Amino acid sequence: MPELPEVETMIRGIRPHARGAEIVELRKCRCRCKPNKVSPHWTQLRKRVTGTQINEVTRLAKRIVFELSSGDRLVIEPRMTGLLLLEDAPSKEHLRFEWRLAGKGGERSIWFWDRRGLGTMSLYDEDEFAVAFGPSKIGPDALLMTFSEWKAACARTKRAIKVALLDQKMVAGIGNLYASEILHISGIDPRCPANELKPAKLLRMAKVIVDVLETAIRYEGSTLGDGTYRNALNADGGYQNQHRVYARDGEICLTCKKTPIERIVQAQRSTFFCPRCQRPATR
DNA sequence: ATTAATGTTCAGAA
DNA sequence: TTTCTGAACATTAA
Repeated sequence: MPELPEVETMIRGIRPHARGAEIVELRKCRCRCKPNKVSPHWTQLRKRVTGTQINEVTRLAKRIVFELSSGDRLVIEPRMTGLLLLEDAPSKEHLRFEWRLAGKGGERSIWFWDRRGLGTMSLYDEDEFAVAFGPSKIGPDALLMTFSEWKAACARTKRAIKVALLDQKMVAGIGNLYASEILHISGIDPRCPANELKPAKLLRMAKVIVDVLETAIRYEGSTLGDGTYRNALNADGGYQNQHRVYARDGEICLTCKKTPIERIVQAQRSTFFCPRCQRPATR
């Protein structure tokens, strides 16, 4: 599910081993699944990547970026079930790619594991990268967004605030799980039109966004029931134990201790909220 | 045995 | 222009 905290956890785990290392080989693991989407074509991508150094590993919203010594950037999009790992893996059969690296500490591999196979890998030169992820394509990172950017973005749309939160052009990095958590802690009804939220609510929400995501990073992300998400060492995250509404429908709200959490569907995705604690627009 | 649901993104239609 | 729908894929629960 990698959302911002999970991807941040991945790059923190990978970085010390990848930074400064040379990509000796990039190979496809042999698994029976349909191959992940790669661009440009595999042979070309592999050729351009092999022999370069990884200067830095960074996070771009929910994507991982390898900044290469060639100036190219290799962008990995985990989508629903993708993971970067240093060792092990939840299962052998969904290993997709291996980078064999040579660094100061000797040889080491990084693996891309992806059960559903919706993840992608793309290589961009500097110009292509700037175009693909320019401001018209992706909004400010959720951890760096200013309040005025947030206020302006909300004023611009009448979509439900939950749906708007998932729009990566509004704010980049928040996904379905953290959207529900953020709205609960902010005390906002997920169905409320974004442009009807009063400035005080928006300010509160802007603070909660950063607070929830930073806290989740400290816990190394959320590992859900199916155990798909793991950190770089194939261990569980811990933030799932802090969830107040996500996947808790039918259970009593932890905040008011009275009302059961409800599940509704918005934009074909589940939203979880407490109808008592999360009220519409007011104030 | 079907069907619906699962963390994301994007093309194409309304 | 903005917003909505469905598809990409594999697996599990109902």
